[in-house]
Amino acid sequence: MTPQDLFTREARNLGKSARTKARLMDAAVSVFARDGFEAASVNEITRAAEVANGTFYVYFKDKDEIATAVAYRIAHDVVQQLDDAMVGVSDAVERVSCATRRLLDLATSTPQWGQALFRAVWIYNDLRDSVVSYLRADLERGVAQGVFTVEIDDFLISTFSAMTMSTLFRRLNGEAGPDAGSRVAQLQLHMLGVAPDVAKRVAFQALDPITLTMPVIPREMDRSKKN
Amino acid sequence: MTPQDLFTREARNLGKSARTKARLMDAAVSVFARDGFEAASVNEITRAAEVANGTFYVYFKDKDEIATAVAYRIAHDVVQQLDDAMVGVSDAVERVSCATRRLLDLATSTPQWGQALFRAVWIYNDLRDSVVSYLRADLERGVAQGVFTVEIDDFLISTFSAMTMSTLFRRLNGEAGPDAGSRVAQLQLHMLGVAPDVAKRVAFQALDPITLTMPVIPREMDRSKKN
DNA sequence: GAATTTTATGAGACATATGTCAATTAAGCG
DNA sequence: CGCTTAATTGACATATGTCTCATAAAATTC
Repeated sequence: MTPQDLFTREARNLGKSARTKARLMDAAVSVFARDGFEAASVNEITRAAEVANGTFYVYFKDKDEIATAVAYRIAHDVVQQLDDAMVGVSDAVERVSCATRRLLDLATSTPQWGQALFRAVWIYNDLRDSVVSYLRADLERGVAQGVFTVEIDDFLISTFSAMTMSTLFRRLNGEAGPDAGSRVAQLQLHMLGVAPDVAKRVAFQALDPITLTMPVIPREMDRSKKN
Repeated sequence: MTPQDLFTREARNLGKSARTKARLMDAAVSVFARDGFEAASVNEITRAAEVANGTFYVYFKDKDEIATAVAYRIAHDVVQQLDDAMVGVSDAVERVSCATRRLLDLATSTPQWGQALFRAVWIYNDLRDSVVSYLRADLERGVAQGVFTVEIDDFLISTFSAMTMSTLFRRLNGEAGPDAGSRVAQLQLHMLGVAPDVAKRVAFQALDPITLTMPVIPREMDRSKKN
């Protein structure tokens, strides 16, 4: 188990079947990241998870089912982390900038999850909606505060998200450096009608290095005979 | 042959092998559009082209080869059409807005080609570069004219393109209406630092309904015994 | 520690894709 | 038309993938 196997880590102290399921999900994440969703096969996933082919079908009906399970879990966790990182930020301009930058930091720090998230939002529309759910509120707050001068609707939100997602894509492919988050945030603020000097200041201001601990804490204490 | 089979139309008066190759390319375009590139199979393409499986391998080594051939031809034709539609536009703000809007009109008017173009620019980096080659020049011209206030570099160009491409995607999926081109152009101009009133005026001004004739004119006159 | 329940296995039936090639058909030409 | 060359065909060898199921192994219970 590598440190990136977050599902396995989380299920460490759970029953055997939960652990096997978690192994399969971690394996699926890395195979999807490596081969792409379409090209990935159940065989590859079971190979990576070091279980027999038949074991897969005990836990999932088919590739789609595991993909959905993985995608929703990742999206859920990312939204959670993002929420946590944003408590205490009240200014709309800062919130919008912060959300973009945090999302990119988070997804880049665990590239396989970033990949999975990226692919998932293309495929599952409702999932994309849930990831950007916070966004609409922040944008509307900005309009109310008079700092954003554009109309907030689905088109704007989609375009805004596309900017973030394309940056994530380039970041994961090494086509953009660590300042990509700030740069795209700055452009987004321009787009929303924020004055250039304010946009620059906010997008590039230092961000508390909040510990973005993806690994989830196990549910039970470690008082079994195991380990 | 449907009107969308543009390669076949172009090859109408060419030799038999050119026509068969064209049929395969048109078939590939529609199968890629319907099933996606990964899921598409050579069998499906030959079925759609109404030729035997073996015929495919006379003309192309494998699926990648036909995909590349199709992608480059489409990109080439689209760039050509775009160039033609832009002669006489000299103002940088107008050129940038016009390019986005024309590209969207063009790709939406031939959805299968739009799909193919969309997929192709994700996969083939050099192709994407060629499609946006004109863009850099126009952006730099705008900076020289003092109307764009951002630094022009690869990151900006990628982000700009992502906005156009995501709009194309939504347009092809019916998630955005006919004004999507103008709306995204407006947002792009905001992003570049153009004043809101100017951005709105330019992005929404009427565009000459230039006949964007995708079908290419046949090379020879139709004086063979055929037809 | 024997019985029972849970979990895991991998061989195999079936499906579909790729790429080759000898044989067949169509086209071009004097 | 008959001959030659170009184009097309589809069966086949090979590979890979999906999903099931009877059986084995492991865990749990009593």
